[in-house]
Amino acid sequence: MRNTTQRKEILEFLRSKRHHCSAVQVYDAVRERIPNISLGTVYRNLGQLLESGEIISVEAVDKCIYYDGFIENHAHFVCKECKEIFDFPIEPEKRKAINDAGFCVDTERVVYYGTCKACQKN
Amino acid sequence: MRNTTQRKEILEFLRSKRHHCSAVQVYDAVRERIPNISLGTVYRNLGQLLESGEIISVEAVDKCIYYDGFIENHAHFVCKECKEIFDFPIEPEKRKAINDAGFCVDTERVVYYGTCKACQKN
DNA sequence: GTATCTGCAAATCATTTGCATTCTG
DNA sequence: CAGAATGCAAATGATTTGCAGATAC
Repeated sequence: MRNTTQRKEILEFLRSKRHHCSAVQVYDAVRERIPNISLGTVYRNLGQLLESGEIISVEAVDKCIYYDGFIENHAHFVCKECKEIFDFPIEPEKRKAINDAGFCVDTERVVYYGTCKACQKN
Repeated sequence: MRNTTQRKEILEFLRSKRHHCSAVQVYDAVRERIPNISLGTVYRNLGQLLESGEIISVEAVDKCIYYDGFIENHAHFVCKECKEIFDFPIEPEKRKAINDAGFCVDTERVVYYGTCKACQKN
């Protein structure tokens, strides 16, 4: 995997950003520094970064995938109203039961859906 | 929500099936009993059944959504090799921390990715 | 130098939607 | 009957891909 300008910018952006971003949001942000980067390149790099574990993804909240440069194992809470994604810790011991059953877990994703504090007021 | 033949067949199929199915798999199965059902109708009904909570979904395992008629709260384990989806129990107490933080959780999805027993042998 | 990556544009594919018609309550 | 659901076909929109030129190592 080559260390291209495009990949560096994409990774740096995702790591600097507190919130989870769609591919297009990444594209728009990175385009400010590499004006002629293409969306195809963004997708290809997101795919490689996912595979190498440098980023993670939150899948199909609305219709698209959200990418996250914060890769500590954590759960996501998605507000049904505003779609905002909040982070929460998860207990890694949960994997144990599955490993004991003979499966080999290498990643887990936990997503809670509900209503965040702000939206409960409306 | 009207109780149409199409909706009954779709729900019955998902409840009878042990495995999680894509919209097209549901379509193919239901088409054996309602030959001229359309894929649009399948999608519309899956959306309504999801909303009413009669089915649940496992999102974006490859590219599409999988639907599940078994709606007891459970975790999914997805094999990275064969993509098969296995069910596991989850502990509802996990929601407590999030509820304590002022969020209102009404659904949770837990997805583990890894390698199943069969694929570990290859 | 060469394999990998890029930009571009076209293709793919799951899902959604508009509309005229049919069916459920 | 009236509102909701259907079938069909076309539209949408996120993601992928083929290709020729550019770049990292």
